[in-house]
Amino acid sequence: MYNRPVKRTPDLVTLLQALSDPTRLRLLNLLRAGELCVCYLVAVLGDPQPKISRHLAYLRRTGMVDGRRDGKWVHYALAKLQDPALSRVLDAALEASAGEKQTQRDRELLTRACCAVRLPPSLANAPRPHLGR
Amino acid sequence: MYNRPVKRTPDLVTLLQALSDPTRLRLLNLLRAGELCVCYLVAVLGDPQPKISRHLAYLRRTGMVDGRRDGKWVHYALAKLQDPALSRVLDAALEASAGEKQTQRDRELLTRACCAVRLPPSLANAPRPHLGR
DNA sequence: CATACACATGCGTTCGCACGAATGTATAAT
DNA sequence: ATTATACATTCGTGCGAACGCATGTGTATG
Repeated sequence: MYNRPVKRTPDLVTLLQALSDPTRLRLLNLLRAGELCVCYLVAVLGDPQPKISRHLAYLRRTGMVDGRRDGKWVHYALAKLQDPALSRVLDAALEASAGEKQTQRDRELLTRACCAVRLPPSLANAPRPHLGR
Repeated sequence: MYNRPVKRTPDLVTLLQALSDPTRLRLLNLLRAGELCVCYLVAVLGDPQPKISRHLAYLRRTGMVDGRRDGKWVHYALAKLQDPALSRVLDAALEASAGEKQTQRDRELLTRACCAVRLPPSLANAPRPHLGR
């Protein structure tokens, strides 16, 4: 299912295509903070859940994220790219994205969501993410 | 005409979209060698001239290349991106592209075209490029 | 002015992508 | 077993992007 269906590692054009979508950039940047379950991504981006799921599936197919089932929840994390040249492209893109307002607001929202005493219903029972970075 | 029509500097997504096309990646990588006129780009890529021209126009609109008229010929060169973060993305992408076979063949072809004693008719009268790098 | 050359652009088509809406699937709770 | 929750996938649609082909524009040359 969310275990690598076909594509192990992306080529350059595939990687760049994957990166050239605002939603996917936002998702990847949030995942830089550490492993996150879908419900948090949905909550932070504020987009419909199927939209998020489709973009996560896209990123899975290109080998850029890994999914892990944990009971009802599925956690996503950045995958380590094999090719160091592609890794540098990804890092540069995410670093550039980190300078944008939208991205910063997302990070802010995520931090607040994780530390909040009272969570919104959609997150109330979800396992709290361990923000690594 | 080939003087910046609208867009001065690209944003991240625009830059990534511009990069996520094989033809444009090949063009940009050739331009890393220095300023080139369209006829050389057409000769090396082997694609129809309108196709090359439209991709060059695309890159112009996004502020990634500059065009300069010189008699009948038009020379293109990489533009310097204002935002250093975007510059790093571009560099990383072109560096990754430099590792690919297609790119290396292109560079080889360009070098040979520039040093050849007898040039094909399409290049016979064109000003020889000064390969900087 | 006519012609030739280098390059750009308009037009019509095709194709892939992102989306909303609906539906499917897996797990847990009752 | 039924229901709820969390997430995935399918379907149909609209929109933009890339292409081939034809034509237009700008520049030199006769």
